[in-house]
Amino acid sequence: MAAENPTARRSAPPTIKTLADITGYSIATISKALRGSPVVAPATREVIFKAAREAGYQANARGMALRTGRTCQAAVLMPVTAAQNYEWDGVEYTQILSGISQALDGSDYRMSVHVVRDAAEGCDVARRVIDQGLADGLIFSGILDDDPRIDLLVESRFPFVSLGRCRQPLEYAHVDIDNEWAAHAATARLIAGGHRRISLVNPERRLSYALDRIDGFTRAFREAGLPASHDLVVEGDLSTHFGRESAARLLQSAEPPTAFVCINESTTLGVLSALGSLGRQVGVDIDVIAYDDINVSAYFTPPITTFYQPIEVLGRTLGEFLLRRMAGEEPKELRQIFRPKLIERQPDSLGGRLVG
Amino acid sequence: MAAENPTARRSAPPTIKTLADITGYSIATISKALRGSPVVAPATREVIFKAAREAGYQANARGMALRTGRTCQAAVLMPVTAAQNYEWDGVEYTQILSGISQALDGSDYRMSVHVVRDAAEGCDVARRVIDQGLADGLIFSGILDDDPRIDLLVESRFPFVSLGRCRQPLEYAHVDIDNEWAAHAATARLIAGGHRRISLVNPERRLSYALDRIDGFTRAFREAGLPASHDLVVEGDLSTHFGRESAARLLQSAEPPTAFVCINESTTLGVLSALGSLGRQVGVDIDVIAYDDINVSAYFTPPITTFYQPIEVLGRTLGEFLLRRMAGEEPKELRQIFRPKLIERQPDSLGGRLVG
DNA sequence: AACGAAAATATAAACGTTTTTATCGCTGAT
DNA sequence: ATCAGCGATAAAAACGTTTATATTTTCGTT
Repeated sequence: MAAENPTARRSAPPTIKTLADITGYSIATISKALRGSPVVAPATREVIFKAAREAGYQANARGMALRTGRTCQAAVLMPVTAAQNYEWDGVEYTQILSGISQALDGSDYRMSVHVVRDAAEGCDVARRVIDQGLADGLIFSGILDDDPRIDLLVESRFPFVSLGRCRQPLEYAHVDIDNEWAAHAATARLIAGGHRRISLVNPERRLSYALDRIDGFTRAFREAGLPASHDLVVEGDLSTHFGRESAARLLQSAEPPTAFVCINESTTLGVLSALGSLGRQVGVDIDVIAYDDINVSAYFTPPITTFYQPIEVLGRTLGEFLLRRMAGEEPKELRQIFRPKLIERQPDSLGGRLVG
Repeated sequence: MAAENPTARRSAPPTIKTLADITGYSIATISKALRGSPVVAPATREVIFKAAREAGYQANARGMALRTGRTCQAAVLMPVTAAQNYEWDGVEYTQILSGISQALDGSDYRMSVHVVRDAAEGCDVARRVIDQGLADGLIFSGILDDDPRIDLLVESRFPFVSLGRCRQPLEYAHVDIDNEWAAHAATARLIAGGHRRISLVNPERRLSYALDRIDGFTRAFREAGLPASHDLVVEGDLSTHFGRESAARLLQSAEPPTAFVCINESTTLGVLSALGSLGRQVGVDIDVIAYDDINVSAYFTPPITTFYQPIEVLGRTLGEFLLRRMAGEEPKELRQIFRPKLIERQPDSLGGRLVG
């Protein structure tokens, strides 16, 4: 659509020098005017803006970047698991990127995505981003209990926002889900429904939020005055495969769980698959509560109860926070913990059906 | 880990000028040596490389970009659907990005991701990438039957690779799945199994591969000497919701399908959900063959037959092709059509069970 | 020994900005 | 009348490269 003036459109794109020639002002004045510097006379500014519009001027990012050191890039570290099994992991990252991108939309920042395969690589990339000035800010996730990236970035005063938080008392911008709360709520709901043997399908323990979830899980039992079924906590990568294997193993053990709390939909699908293979039916012989990444649990058969947090919102918040952080705002202000919404799709109560 | 020499590490990063001072050569010689120009004497090159290593020199991308116009960025257009319903769409893009990134890994190209919400925006972004020189190459997908982006990019001779192809006889680099073949194979398998009323759950018709799939679907019926069940072709966004609604509607119609061919796992999940709600069982009253994005159909209950193509491989090929294209290779060489692998998990035969 | 070609290196300009410093013209106070 | 002060603009330098052109060195020929 919107075709430009079709004549002479094949020449080099206009620079501030072009505008200088057109208007008769010097390039310094042009630059100042365009940047909104107060020293240039309002009338002059008018003229220059008009010329810029008419010439279709777009500031050359490279020239700016060279002079100022600003890249107008926001880097995002996107985790992917080792590639041998092409699975469902990381599926939610599309939504995160989409959210970040939405937040960045009005600004003149662009998003560059760096795929990282493990924590060490994440650290390397972060360092490179800082040292080489590849970006003006950084977003990353998969926070470890004691995450070296956070130390590194806090120390070098580089603007960043993390999805998730470490347990160190450091000041940094972050967005997170209230995992302790969610795990507690799910577990408490199942306990209230009569369950005593509850399995927690959890990520690896070095991840900070894995610990949060165990805390919530434990607290629910403690508050009910019951011993927590810690032997039913399984930890691993969050693949569908892991969910299935874990569930299958537990269900065939001597003291099997009567309910599962799953950390994401990938593992949930695996757990449901195991249940299916063993002929168990959700809502009949067993209950499952999931945390819902991408609004898909509603379509499982049967639909299951989930804690739902639209993940794009997290992404958008990450982006907004990063913009504000890059604009100089203090990290203290830039924290938000989301509580996912409970969506009840099953009674999740043991009832009388499975006693003993 | 790998800490640098801890002293004096807080000064400005070394530039070619630093190296010039150290070695005594001029910056021009330094530059040529580092770029591998044959005009510098081998001994000199040695010395300069050594100095560069010791100083921890890293070329400043901004300086290079300004001078050469090369950005060392590969832009990727990532489609996201309108955000009102946070659904499973686009889930496979994580894998594509991962694949592209893998391919780019050795090179000094980085990946910048631009989220686009529809075809028009995709076109705008593409134009901006070209005009503003935001990247040296472009990857995009969601190819329309007559895609303006392809015309634009071919005309401006900008290096790009598309995931999917349009039906115009243009010369451009692309990677695609053999959708005609896959749709044909799935349909033929069901026909061979005795099905006559087969539903094709398809994307919107303006997408090029939607037409390919209809072609394959039609061909299977034609080859069997049967009338194609065109009335059972449904078209829409590929959300889970769409899959469910379509299946529910068709199943309750006067002449319902006995089998579904689904275009991706998102819609498949929706179809299965509808079947579950209506009390139908896959492999018993109905058959479903899917195209498997992310290796998840194995976990459905029951597992269903799919055509599987590891999507990361597509991404890797896209990245490799783009590198070669940016290196000047002709688009003619850079085409690859993948045939997904059939994974049989059900007999998919109507048998005698539903006749009439 | 002198010359010219070839090889190796240096100089300088350029890419498009921003920013520091300089210039100019004006006003108003001395 | 002179000049400090100020507002507006211009000039020039700088960011870190690459590259076209120039210069120096080397070496083989005559």
